[in-house]
Amino acid sequence: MDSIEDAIRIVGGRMTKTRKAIVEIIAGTDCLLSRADLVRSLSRRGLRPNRSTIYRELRFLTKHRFVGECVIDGVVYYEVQRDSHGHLVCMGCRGIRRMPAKYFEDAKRKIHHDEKFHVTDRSLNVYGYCNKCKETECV
Amino acid sequence: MDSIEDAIRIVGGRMTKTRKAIVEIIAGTDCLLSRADLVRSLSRRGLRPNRSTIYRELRFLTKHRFVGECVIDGVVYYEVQRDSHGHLVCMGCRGIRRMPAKYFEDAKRKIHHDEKFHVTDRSLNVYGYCNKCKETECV
DNA sequence: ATTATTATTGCAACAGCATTGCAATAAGAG
DNA sequence: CTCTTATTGCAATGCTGTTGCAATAATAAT
Repeated sequence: MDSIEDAIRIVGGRMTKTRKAIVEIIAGTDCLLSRADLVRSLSRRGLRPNRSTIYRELRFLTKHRFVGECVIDGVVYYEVQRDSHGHLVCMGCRGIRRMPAKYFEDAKRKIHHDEKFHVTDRSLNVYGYCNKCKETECV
Repeated sequence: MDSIEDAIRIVGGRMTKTRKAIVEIIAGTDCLLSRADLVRSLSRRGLRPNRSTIYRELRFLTKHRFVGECVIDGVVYYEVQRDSHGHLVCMGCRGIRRMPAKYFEDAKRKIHHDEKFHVTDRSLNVYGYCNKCKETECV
């Protein structure tokens, strides 16, 4: 977390209260955060920055690759890029889990061979039902 | 195509000139069609319906599952659901190809086993570079 | 510590896209 | 041909994200 602050200063950014809080919030969770989630978290800390500030801030952080963004069902989520991973999106409870990219290695190889297409790990999101929802939903 | 018209009548829909054309256009191509693509095609046929008509029409067709929709990079595309398939999205030329779902059978099985998550074929879109773009882009 | 520089903020205005209510129109049943 | 109502166009509205500008605040320079 400290290194992120250093990195931000290196690119000429200043550590404002809002930015510090946003970085802490995003880096401090394993979940994906939507803009709404973030605003809620900030609010809980007593911070209620202007809408444009939020947008500008998130653009700043993604532009410099301090956080990654990921669009699922039209909603933009933010997270720190730790490793190469995708997401499991449950169509029942709408929950989102991280998923190691390893599951797709074979598929990537086959697609590369058969389709002459080189798959990257970008937006590796798959939909389905988690164990809990599988019982209730008619799959 | 005739069966779609029948099916539309069964749910109480009427075959207007615009609806007929939209169904023909979407069913008559193998490509994914964005709303803009559709409007262009309609225009070429001399049809220039109001914006709200387009939106209502596409909502009608998707609601009744006559066409499927698929969001890629924020753009909504429409297509007839023929078989279970995903899409290969080239980050170089932005081209989109259909891809059989079979490539993911093993991954789905493994995820089901390891993560207790039942993956469906919904939005099975993967990003990468097609053969042509792989040469020019630095992957 | 004080001052100077400039990144950041809030505000208000704006733009683009999608939706809605309503009256007019037209498809299809009888 | 008439009647019912699905569909349409229009104008107004809402929602989301962006931009210009003056005020503010973080940091560097003194």
